[in-house]
Amino acid sequence: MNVGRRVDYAVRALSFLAGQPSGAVVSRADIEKSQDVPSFYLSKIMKDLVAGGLVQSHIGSKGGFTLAKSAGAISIKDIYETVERPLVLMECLDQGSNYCSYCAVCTQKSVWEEAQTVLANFLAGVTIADIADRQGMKGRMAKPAIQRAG
Amino acid sequence: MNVGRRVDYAVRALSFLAGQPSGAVVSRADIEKSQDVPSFYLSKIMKDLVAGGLVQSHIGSKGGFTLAKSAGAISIKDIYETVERPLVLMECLDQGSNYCSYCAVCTQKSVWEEAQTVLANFLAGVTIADIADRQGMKGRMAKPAIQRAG
DNA sequence: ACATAGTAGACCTAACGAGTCTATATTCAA
DNA sequence: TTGAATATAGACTCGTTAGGTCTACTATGT
Repeated sequence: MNVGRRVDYAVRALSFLAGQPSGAVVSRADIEKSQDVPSFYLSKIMKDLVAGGLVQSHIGSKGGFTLAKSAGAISIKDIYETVERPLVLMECLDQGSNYCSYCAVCTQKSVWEEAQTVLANFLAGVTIADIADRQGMKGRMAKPAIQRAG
Repeated sequence: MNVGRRVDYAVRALSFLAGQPSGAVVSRADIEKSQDVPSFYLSKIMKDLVAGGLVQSHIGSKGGFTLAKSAGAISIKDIYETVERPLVLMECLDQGSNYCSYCAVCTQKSVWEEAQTVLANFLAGVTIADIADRQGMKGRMAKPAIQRAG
């Protein structure tokens, strides 16, 4: 029931990318340094992010990463599911009778189903843009209105 | 971000106890059998439930367990926190700078905080009574009209 | 050509979840 | 008083996962 470092790091990386000038390519190592992520660890996470279509990679010298879509189109739920797993609160919601033979008559299943929906809806409503905006504000001592390619 | 078997088993056990005639004492083995919980596994869970004040134990021959409070006063959140851990979505919400040195200026912290609140509120609003009622209804092939505390 | 990236994957370790079992203390009832 | 039945406490195993580290390989800009 808790969110691990992978998601934390992914959110940081994405927010950092969102805060770059439009078109700027940032390397793995730069993100790691600026966001205090252990060396090399981001390589696996970025791979997932690329595979999930949230980030675009640029191989080769002067390569690195950019966002593959606008920050406002990347929700926390997207990120979680991309770098971790589908947002499922209890396995039975995914695996049904494979997980528990009483699935058909289970009386708590719907509780978890609803809880999951509530959580997923919330997380789907928060985007990297929301987080990056706040980051910008804190960073520059609150100059509002950050523009970004969208 | 998912809920393990302990919570599942605890909910089953509690619902089962809630469905007993008032005052009936049920043994660990009986609960395990009726609820399809692996032998002996419940002993540790019930211990937590007793320690948490959700269940009352009766040692000795003809001993067993009864609910320590009314089913309507036992929420899913209570159960989760009793048999697993405090409901915390991200460690930084609990450990602050111990977990992440950027805690003070973190821009995603509040997102998890809100998500956690949303989830906790929902889970605090569902009780064993809600689940046991439905169980009874299913058992008795009864009427639609599911009630839930909201 | 070559330095500089990402890509893919191996590898390690500690912790955790799930499950099993046993020794002990306690209590009921014959 | 004795013995069976019960919770309690904790040891123990085993497989999986999270978190982290590193290296060989491939692609590419200059």
